Amino acid sequence: MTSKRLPDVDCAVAQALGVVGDLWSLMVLRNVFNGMHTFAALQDNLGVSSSVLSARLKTLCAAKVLVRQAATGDARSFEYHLTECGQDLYPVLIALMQWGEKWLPSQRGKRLTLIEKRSGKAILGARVLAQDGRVLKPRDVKVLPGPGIDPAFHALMTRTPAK
Amino acid sequence: MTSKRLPDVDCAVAQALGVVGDLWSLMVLRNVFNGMHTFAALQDNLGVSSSVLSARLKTLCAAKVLVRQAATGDARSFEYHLTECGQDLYPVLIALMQWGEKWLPSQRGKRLTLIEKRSGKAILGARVLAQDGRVLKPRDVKVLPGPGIDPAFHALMTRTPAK
DNA sequence: TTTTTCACTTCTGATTTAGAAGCTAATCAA
DNA sequence: TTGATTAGCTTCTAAATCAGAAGTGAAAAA
Repeated sequence: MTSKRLPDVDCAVAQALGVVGDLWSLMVLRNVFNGMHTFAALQDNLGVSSSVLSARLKTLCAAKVLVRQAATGDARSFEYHLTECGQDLYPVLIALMQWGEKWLPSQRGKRLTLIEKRSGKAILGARVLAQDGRVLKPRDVKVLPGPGIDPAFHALMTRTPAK
Repeated sequence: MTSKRLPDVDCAVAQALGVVGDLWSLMVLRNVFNGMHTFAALQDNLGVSSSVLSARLKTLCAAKVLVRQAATGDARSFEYHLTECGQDLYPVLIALMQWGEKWLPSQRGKRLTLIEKRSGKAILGARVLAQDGRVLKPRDVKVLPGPGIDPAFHALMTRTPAK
């Protein structure tokens, strides 16, 4: 299990973090997005111990973020691929990557550039959008409780006077 | 320190995760985005121990994601607010929230709805955009190494034949 | 046939973490 | 002005976690 110390508040962010809110899980996913699909390649690149990598891959497969499939050609070998669910994490990773590139830059310069294959031009990055495609900022957006809201969480959200 | 076991590869994602790649850091940020600014409110809501909350707030302030400022009225009390750097994490949180809502839903129904204040309509969510505003998928985007790329990482990226 | 490779699993010592309790100073309530 | 309460920590200890080494079994290369 990735974490036992999850807050028991039933919150979408907490649930998501229960699966990917772990340093190695996201590093693994980043590399799978970048075309690394085997255990050996991931271990070499990440420098993580095999026990931890094995555990993370198991967790990610159990959460249906990755699928493990036999590699063609070598019967010992397996490949880890993103499911639809895993592919949906793409904005999370891109957002993290761009934030790290902007606020925690390397002294040597830009580490990575994300370009659109078709045009060869740099992409804009991850943004929060309105239905009509406008880019939204934190203060443009309000959070409304839905039917599945945890009552305890809702109480605390509304208790603190918005400042 | 949030973590000593960071992979020493100089990678934007790893650097970012060094700051926010921790369950509690992101939960704290989520709540600060939602208008919780004091130690007590955060602790009540998250159910985290004070030692952990204290350490996380310290880390987040050290990383300039949050600023700690004296609250008006009570000399004991402090308020934690997002810096520009912290506000830039908005797409990360929205992306995580929507992923959790979609793939790890509550049995009771939708927990949260994000609406645009101005129109009152639901927002689309976090997306990866091209310069001209088109929404991009993982396969539309290519990662190019820049001048700051870690040679070890670059070697491993190109070693594995892209599949 | 022997050796190497792949993808693990198990073990152990060392590190890291979380939660309980305690602390100090400011504020409230009488 | 005394006692209780609140805010924000810090310290301590027990528990969880991790890296690294060693080992496993099956497949592939030599």
